[in-house]
Amino acid sequence: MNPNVFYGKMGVTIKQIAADLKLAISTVSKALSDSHEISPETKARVFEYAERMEYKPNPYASGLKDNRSRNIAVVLPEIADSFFASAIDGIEAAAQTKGYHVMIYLTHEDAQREHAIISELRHRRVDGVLISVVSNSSDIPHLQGLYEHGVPVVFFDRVHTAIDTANVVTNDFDSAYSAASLLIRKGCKRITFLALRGDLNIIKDRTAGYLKAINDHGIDTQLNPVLTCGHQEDETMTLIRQRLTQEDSPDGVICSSEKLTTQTYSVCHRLKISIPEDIKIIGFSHLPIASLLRPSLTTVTQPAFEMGRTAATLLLNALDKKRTILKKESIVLPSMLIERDSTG
Amino acid sequence: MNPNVFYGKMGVTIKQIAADLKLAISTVSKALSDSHEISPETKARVFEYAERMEYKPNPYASGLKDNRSRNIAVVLPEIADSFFASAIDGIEAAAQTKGYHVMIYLTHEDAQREHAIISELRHRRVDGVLISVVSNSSDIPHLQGLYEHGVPVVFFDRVHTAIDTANVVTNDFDSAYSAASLLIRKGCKRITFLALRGDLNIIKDRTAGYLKAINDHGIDTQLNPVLTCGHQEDETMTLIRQRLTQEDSPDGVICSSEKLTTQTYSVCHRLKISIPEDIKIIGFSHLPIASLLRPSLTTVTQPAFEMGRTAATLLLNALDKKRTILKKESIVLPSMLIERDSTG
DNA sequence: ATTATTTACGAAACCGTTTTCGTGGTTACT
DNA sequence: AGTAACCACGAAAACGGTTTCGTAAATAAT
Repeated sequence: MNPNVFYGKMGVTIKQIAADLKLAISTVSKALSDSHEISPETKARVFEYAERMEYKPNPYASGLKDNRSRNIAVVLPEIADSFFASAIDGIEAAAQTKGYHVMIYLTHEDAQREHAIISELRHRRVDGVLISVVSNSSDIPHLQGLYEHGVPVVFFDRVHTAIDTANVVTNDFDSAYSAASLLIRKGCKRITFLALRGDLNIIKDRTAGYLKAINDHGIDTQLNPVLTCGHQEDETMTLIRQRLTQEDSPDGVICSSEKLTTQTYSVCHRLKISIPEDIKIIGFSHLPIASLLRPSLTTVTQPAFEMGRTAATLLLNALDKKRTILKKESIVLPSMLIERDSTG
Repeated sequence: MNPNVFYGKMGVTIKQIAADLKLAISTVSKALSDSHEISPETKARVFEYAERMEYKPNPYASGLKDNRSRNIAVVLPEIADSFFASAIDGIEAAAQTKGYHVMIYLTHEDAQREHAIISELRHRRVDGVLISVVSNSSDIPHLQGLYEHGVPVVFFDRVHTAIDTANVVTNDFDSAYSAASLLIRKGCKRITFLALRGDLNIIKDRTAGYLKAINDHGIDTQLNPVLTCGHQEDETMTLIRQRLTQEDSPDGVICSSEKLTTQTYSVCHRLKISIPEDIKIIGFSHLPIASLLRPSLTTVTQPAFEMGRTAATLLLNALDKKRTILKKESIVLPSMLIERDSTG
C-alpha cells in the first residue's frame, strides 16, 4: 500500500527489526526470548522497538522448528446437541488456559466424513485430537494410523476401546440401570429402551445396564424390549410412533440420546399421549431446559463440561511433555439421574 | 513400535522422498504438483512412492510461503446457545467444502476476554475472523487493527457497524415489531421488553422495533417499558421475578435473547404464573425444542445456520481471491415469527 | 604475562515447503 | 553447421522463525 505510512502493515518480521536496528536476526530472536547472552541494553532496544512495531512472532513459523502448532482438533458428530456444545465449552476453557487453540470438525454421524477428517488431520495441522466417534468400528485403521504417526488421540464419551489411549466417559451402564430401576419402581410394566443403530460403546453399555435392571427385577424381557433407531429424523419418528401406537404399547421409555428424547416427546405431543400418565419417559440428555419441557423431563445428565475439560487436560498435559502416546486409562465421571415430572 | 514396519513414522517429508529417490527436493515438489517440467516417468516414480509413504505436505510449511494457514477463527460469546451452535454448524459446513478449518474462541460475554482473543489473532494464526461481538463499543481499536493488518473480519448477528466490512444479520427491528404487534393483537396491555445490558446493535434494534410497535398502536409507553438485564444468571432471575410480582405486573413479555427466554420461563414455572393465561411470552430464540416447552413457546427464530454459512462464504470467497478488505455490506436474512401456545 | 573463561553478538544451519533461476543435453529450425 | 528452442532436472533462495556454533573483545584465573 502506501510505503511510508507505517512499518506495521501485514506484521513486522524479526528480519525487519534486525535490519532496522542493524542487528543480526539471531540477536533479535534471542533478545526477544530474553536470552542471557544478550546485553540488557540491546534487549531494551529490541523490546522497545518490537513493542512499537507491534511485533508478534508468526506461530506457524516457530512451529516449524519444534513441529507443533498448538492447535488441537475436536471431532464430533454434531454441535446442535447440548452435550457436545457443553463439552466444547469445557475443552475450550482448558485450551485457553494452556495457550492452545481449538479446531472444530463435524462428522454429522457420517462415517465417511469422519474418515475424511481423520485423514486430513494426518497432515500435522494439529498437535492432538479429541474425538467422539461416529461408530465403534468405523475407522480403526485411520485413528490407529493417526495415533501411531505421532498425533495423540483422546476419546471422550463415544470412545473407541480398540485403541490404547486415554479416554473420558461417564457411567453409562450404571445410569441406565438406575433409570430402568426408577421406571420399574414407578410401576412401569412395558418399558421400551430406544437404542441408536451402530455399535457405539455408550449405547451398548446403556443397553446392557437397562437389560440388567430388567433381569434383576425378574421382569419379562419380552415385554421390555430394545428398539433400535437410526439417525434419520423422519424415519426414527415413524418408528417411535409405530411403537407408541402398537398393541401393548409401552408405559415407559428410556431414550438413550438427546435427539431420541426430543423426538419421543414430539411424538407424544402429536399423538396426545400424556406423560407421565400414559407413559413415563427418561432421557439421556444434557438439556439445560429439561425442567421447562411439557412435562419437565427426568434426565440422566452427563457432566459434559467436565468431560470435555478433563479430556482436553489429559491431551494438553501430554502435549506439553511432548508425550505422543498416552497411557491407556478410562476416566469415569458420573452422570446424575434427575427426577422430574415425566416419571410422575 | 515395530521399527522395521514402515518408514511413515511422524510423517514423511519431501526431503526424505528426494533422498530415497535420489532426486532433488525441488524435483519432487514439482512432480507432486504435476508440473510440466517433470517427465512422466519421474512423476510416476514420485507419485507412487509418495503414495506408499503416505506423504502429506505439512500445511504450515506451505503456508509460510504464501502466508496463509487456511484456518479461520470464529469468535462468539458462548456455545451453549442454540443460535450460536447452529451458526457454527453453518460455518463449518462452508469451511469444509472450501478446504478451510474452523477455530473456536469463546468470549463468555467478557469484553476483556474478547480483547485478549482478538489480540492473539493478530499473530497470523488465522486467515480471517468471523465474530459476534460482546459489546458494540468494546474493542474497536483491536478489531480495526486486526482488519487493517490484513486479517479480514466478517461480523454475524452481533455486528460492529463502526468497522467497514461485510456483515450478516437478521431483521431484528422488524421481528421485534411483529412480536410486539402480535402481543398487542392478543390483547396485552402491559408488555415488558427484556433487553440485554450493553450496547449491542441487535438489542438496540430489537428494542427500537418494539417501541415503534407500541407507539404505532397508540399504547401507553409508561405501561409498556423496557427492562434491561445483565448477563449474570441469578441477578437476572431476581430482576425478572421482581418484575413479574410487582404491582401491575406485565401480561406480556418479549425476551430479546435465548437465555432471557428460558430464564423467564423458569421464573413463571417457579411462581406458578400460568402462560398464556396470566402472561404471554415471545422469545428471540433458535431453540429447536421450543414446541416441547410448557407451554410451547412462540419464538422469533433466526436463520442461524444460514447466517453462519453466509458469513463464512463471504469471508472464504474473499480469502480465495486474496482480498483482505471486504466491501461494506449488510446481508439481511429474515427471522420467522412462529406462533405457539405461549401467546395463546 | 599467559591462559582460561565469560560476554555479546553474528553467521549459518535448520524446520518443510515453493519458486526462481541455472544448466547440460536434445531436438528443431534456417 | 549454427543457433534457437525446448526438456528434465538441480541449486539455491525464500517464507519467519529458533538454535547451534563460532569468535572477537573483555575479564578472570594462574
